[in-house]
Amino acid sequence: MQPTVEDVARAAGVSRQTVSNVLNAPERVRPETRERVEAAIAQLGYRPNRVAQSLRASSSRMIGYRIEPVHPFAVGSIHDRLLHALADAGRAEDHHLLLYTADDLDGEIAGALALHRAGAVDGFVLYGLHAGDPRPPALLHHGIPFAAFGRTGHDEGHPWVDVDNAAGTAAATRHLVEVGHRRIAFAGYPRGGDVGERRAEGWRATLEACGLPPGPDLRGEDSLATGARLAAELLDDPEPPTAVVAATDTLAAGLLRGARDRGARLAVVGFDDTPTAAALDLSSVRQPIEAVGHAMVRALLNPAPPDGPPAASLLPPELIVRGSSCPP
Amino acid sequence: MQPTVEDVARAAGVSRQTVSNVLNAPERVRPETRERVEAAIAQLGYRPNRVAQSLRASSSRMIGYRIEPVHPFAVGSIHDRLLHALADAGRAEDHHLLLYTADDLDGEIAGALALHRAGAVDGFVLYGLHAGDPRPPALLHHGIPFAAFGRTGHDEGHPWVDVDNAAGTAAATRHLVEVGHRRIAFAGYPRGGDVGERRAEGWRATLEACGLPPGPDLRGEDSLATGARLAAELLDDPEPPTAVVAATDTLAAGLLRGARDRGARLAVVGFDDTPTAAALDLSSVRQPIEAVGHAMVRALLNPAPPDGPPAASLLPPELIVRGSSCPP
DNA sequence: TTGTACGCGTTATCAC
DNA sequence: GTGATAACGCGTACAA
Repeated sequence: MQPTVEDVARAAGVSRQTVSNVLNAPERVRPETRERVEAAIAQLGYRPNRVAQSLRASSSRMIGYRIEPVHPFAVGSIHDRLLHALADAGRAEDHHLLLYTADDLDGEIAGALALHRAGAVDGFVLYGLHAGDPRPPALLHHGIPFAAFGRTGHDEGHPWVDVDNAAGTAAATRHLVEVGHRRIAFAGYPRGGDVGERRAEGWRATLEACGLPPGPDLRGEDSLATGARLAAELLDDPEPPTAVVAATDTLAAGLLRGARDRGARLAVVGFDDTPTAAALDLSSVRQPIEAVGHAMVRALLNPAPPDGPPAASLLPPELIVRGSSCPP
Repeated sequence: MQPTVEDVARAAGVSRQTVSNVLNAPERVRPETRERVEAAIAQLGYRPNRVAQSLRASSSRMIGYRIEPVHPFAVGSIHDRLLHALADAGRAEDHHLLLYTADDLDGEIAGALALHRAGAVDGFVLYGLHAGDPRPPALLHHGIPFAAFGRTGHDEGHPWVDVDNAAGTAAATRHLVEVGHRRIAFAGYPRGGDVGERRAEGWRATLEACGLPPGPDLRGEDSLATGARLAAELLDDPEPPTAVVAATDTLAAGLLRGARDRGARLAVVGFDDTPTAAALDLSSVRQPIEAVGHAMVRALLNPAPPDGPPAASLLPPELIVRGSSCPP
């Protein structure tokens, strides 16, 4: 059994509450008494019981997070980076991450509701928001605090953090133009997803701003095979592009492979700067995931005043230049 | 504020304890009373407060886990699979995963001690045990329950789960022999690590059992670049091997690339069956990580009787055959 | 400055 | 079968 305040009090020859005061209001205790108590604490290895503290404060100091199953085709993911960043961000404010699983978004909502009702968590961090996402309205309706990564398009009611996707592909496109490319294509997700469209938009707008005609705008599912197929498609053109901006590192890796299979040169820039990008010497747009995690935890634990708007930040990504984006 | 037992009791016109009995010992309550209480519970959306339950039971129903920073060079990892498996395994026994961070193994031990002293977790799951690992003796010394993935060589005192690494490379080697290869090399971690040596041992023993001479046994750090370099080294041989057993998918991917760069054919089998393997059509040895996670949680939550040995299981991996291990 | 009393929400024990 | 009482460990208003 762990020692309690009572044990410490007995060992130090003071009352239970004096020990509590030493911990929570040290200035109220005479220095010599404090030292005696602190010695007893150290000697017994006493730590306040978090569960009792939680019950007393009706705050669990836990942040809930649903962990998704691993996506079997994505060659690299930022998910593990985010998880570490969240756990690390909580440390400074003495909060911990509580993981739970669910089969889908409705299960995630049901699980969040149950955990919150049971007092197991103070709030949640939501990953991968998208247009039409059912989670924000559901949690808002039940009055459950949360912070989100991504946006739905109706994000006024809760704190959120997002990365400026368009700025990322814009930087990639600008970089390719600067090293001399003039025909620059785009390879992305199927049309409709908001993240994908924003990445396409950054590419398109930058070409326009540079006075260059947009190259082909190809789409497909996020896999290596698709990337390779798109590369073949691009190179079949009588006047093929010399560079491609890809919406993910997975597609970018596929494009590199497709081009190499044809013995052709093709400059490629990926997105997410996964370990795969580093391994393949692939230039890539890096999301500031550590900052995202810290910003979400901060927004969740230090909510805005009731009359002000919730915290919201749009963070800039950073282009990591490697060998795959060389001049034509 | 969430409803409490008291609220339910008032709504159902019974005492607080009758409500508790309905939840924890239903057979003691007259059916009609029970129904009335259950209706009140449903109507109020009552859920027992986990924190109060924890305090009462002195069990937090939490499992602690230290999440490591992402290794920047490994192209695929089984870590995210394990995390999901652990969270999922806890669900069945109404336990949740509590994540924390630490800078190194000593920090992990200190954090575990603090969390356990504070009553925040009931026990821990340890990842990546190796010979000389300081964590098992430290936790045993403090009487902190834990289950481990991997072995140190002195594993009698605590529950552990491991994957039979030698059986994995043995299956890979046997498969390559069966499809017709006779000169089969090995590419692995630098000598010394126990996991790496077991994987090498499975390869060596199988060749011996088949009456074949062992091919070159090459080692290097776990990166794509190393794999490519080792491929070049192998193919420089006047009588080069036609196949390689690799200790990781990352090395295997590098070997494939190295061979392709030389325009040579080289059959390769990797280890871990990461998404990278699927993407590259790479045969690979798959660890049963989901089973590992479930076995660890089971062992942790249902400890062996004090007089019996702790639970221990050595799980078999499975060879996933794809295109990279075709006949010579 | 120190000690006393109470409540956070739950459940086990024990009378009735 | 049901209801009062106590206890888990802590923090805090209040009194001394």
